[in-house]
Amino acid sequence: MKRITIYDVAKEADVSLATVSRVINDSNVVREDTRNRVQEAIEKLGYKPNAIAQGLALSKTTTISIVMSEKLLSYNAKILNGLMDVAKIYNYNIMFNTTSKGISKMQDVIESIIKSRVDGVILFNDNFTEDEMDVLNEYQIPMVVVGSKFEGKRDENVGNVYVDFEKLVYELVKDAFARGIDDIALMEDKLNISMMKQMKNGIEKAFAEEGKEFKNYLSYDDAYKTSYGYYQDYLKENKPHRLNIAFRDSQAIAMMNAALEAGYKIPEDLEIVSVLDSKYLNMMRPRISAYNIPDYDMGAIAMRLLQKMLISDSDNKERRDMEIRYTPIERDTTESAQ
Amino acid sequence: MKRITIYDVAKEADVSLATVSRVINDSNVVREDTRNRVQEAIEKLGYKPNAIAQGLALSKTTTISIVMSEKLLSYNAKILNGLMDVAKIYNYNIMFNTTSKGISKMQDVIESIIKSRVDGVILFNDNFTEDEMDVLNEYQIPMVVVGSKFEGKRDENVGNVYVDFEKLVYELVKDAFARGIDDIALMEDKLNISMMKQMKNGIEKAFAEEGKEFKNYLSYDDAYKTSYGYYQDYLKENKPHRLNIAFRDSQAIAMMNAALEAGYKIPEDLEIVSVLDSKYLNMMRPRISAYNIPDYDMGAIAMRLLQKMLISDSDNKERRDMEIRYTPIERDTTESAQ
DNA sequence: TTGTAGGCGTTATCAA
DNA sequence: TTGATAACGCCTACAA
Repeated sequence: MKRITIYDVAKEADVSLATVSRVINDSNVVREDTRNRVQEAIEKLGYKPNAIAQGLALSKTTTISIVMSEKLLSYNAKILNGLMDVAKIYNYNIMFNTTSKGISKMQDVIESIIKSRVDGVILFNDNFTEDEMDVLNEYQIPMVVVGSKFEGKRDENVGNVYVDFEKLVYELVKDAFARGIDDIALMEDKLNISMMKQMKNGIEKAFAEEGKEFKNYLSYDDAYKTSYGYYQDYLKENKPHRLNIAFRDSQAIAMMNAALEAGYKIPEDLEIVSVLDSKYLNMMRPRISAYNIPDYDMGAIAMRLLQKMLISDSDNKERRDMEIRYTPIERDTTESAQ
Repeated sequence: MKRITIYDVAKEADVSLATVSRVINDSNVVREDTRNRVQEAIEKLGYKPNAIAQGLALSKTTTISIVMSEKLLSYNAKILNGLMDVAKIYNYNIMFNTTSKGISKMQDVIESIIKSRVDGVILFNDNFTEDEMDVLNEYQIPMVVVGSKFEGKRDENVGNVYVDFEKLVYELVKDAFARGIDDIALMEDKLNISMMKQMKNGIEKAFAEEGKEFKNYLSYDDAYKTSYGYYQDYLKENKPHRLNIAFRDSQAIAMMNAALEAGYKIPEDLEIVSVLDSKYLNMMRPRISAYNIPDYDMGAIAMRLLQKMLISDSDNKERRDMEIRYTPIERDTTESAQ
């Protein structure tokens, strides 16, 4: 089946290809009747412009690349939804690049991004090092980092849409202090390195302000296949801390199950809060407290920001950093207002 | 910053662009020393071939499109992982197209797929109608439908990698019969229409073989925002059925919570099984039985199949249908061997 | 309002 | 082994 081109349409409508191109691109210098004639030809032949050729001619692909870690896919589904919906509005195509330990390092992803000449990039945090960022920066390709605060160096063509996890945890801990609780633990999450670091900073800052030192970072090695197994063992040798902070739902659930099975009462003996919320936390019994973070919006905002960066001819440097607010969701595993 | 092209490299290395093209494409008719010279020039200038131009010249983009429903994103994460990993191996770029009710109907997605001239398509089932399939077929673009059995008409350039949900449920029900149980209910899932239909068929077939009729399809309207709310209300007027089948984890969990809270015992009063497994089912107490379905493999196999279809010059028609096996996972919500 | 022709960055076919 | 040169399909001055 021969792919039909702009030439075929031109011949069919008995005009030049320039005219066809004009009607495709809504140039309004085309006379009504010839426009109609061309439209008919297009319909009749079922012609669809070749985006590749357009891309070449315009040096502009109208596609943006989204890169994120494979492991985090299911957690970032809502952000992705926000990104995709807005991308749809602006008619962007989406190239999807995942990074995973063995198979595709960030290096390969960058290579592929450059080669495909995407117009912009959405980068999930926790996916790259500063070096890699530098490489991307060299190519002057607009990007926005989404998820958490990006703290590396950056020039003007990188934006950031983020939740301030440091502040979130800082406030949570301060609040606990106010309630007379300072036996606080933070469980490690190996999938979200930079978030983890920020949260740790938040706690440490809160502790430091009280002249105390934060020591209960629950870090475990890979011998433990699950945080459940780890925390089960942990409880054999230790009593649980009063307030336990986890980043993701499954870790919070793991802690809860282990503690419950070890005979502890929640929230009387220990409180648990997951930073990230998920519908499953609400399905647990007791229901696990968390934070409401508008994931979908975060994605939508990120894509919108990128779009602005793409159209603005790099003159007006508006806000390229947008903080997303969070709100506590009190459920059954915490005792009072967070 | 001027994008550097093959011309720049040619000038730098003092050869013609044809030669540069040859070393890029590993054509082995290039003399060793000129090859080196070109390589150096490439390194020095940081040249990266423009995939768009290549695509135009070759009428081949080396990119495949993955289309799936936004809502199902988090559920399909593992399949996606399988797809992406294998795509990485073959150096395919991935265009990601999501469908969602209001914003992007399948129609738009098809439009975009055609325009971007992708080499192939991976289609998640439950995303399209037969008509839409026809449109895609017209363009002769190789695709594989992944997830469940595709039952529409199809020509030779569409493959199918699937789980036979009809058989799965058929066997499950037969097994229940063998255990003397025939009070069986199936809960509707509005996100997975075609899967639902297949499962219903499976049950009905099993019932028919016993000369019975299946009546307990738990279908609820949109007035209920959650299946939990629905089942809570359901239990106010009805006793639970003996064996309850749900498709996804959250529905199974919802049933369990509602039943437990209504004072029923599991699995003594009612059994629950979720067809799709998830880590959360194992975190529930009691742990909910399900089926192990090798999602990652299914994705990997699908992408591999598509790759085969892409390289085979449509002469050797190997197997284009591959059934993925499932295995029951007995946990605490069912009483005996399924 | 329409058509002509050059250019976008590669690959591939011929010659040399 | 290398170099011209014509595609690939479209866009856009510039002319007509």
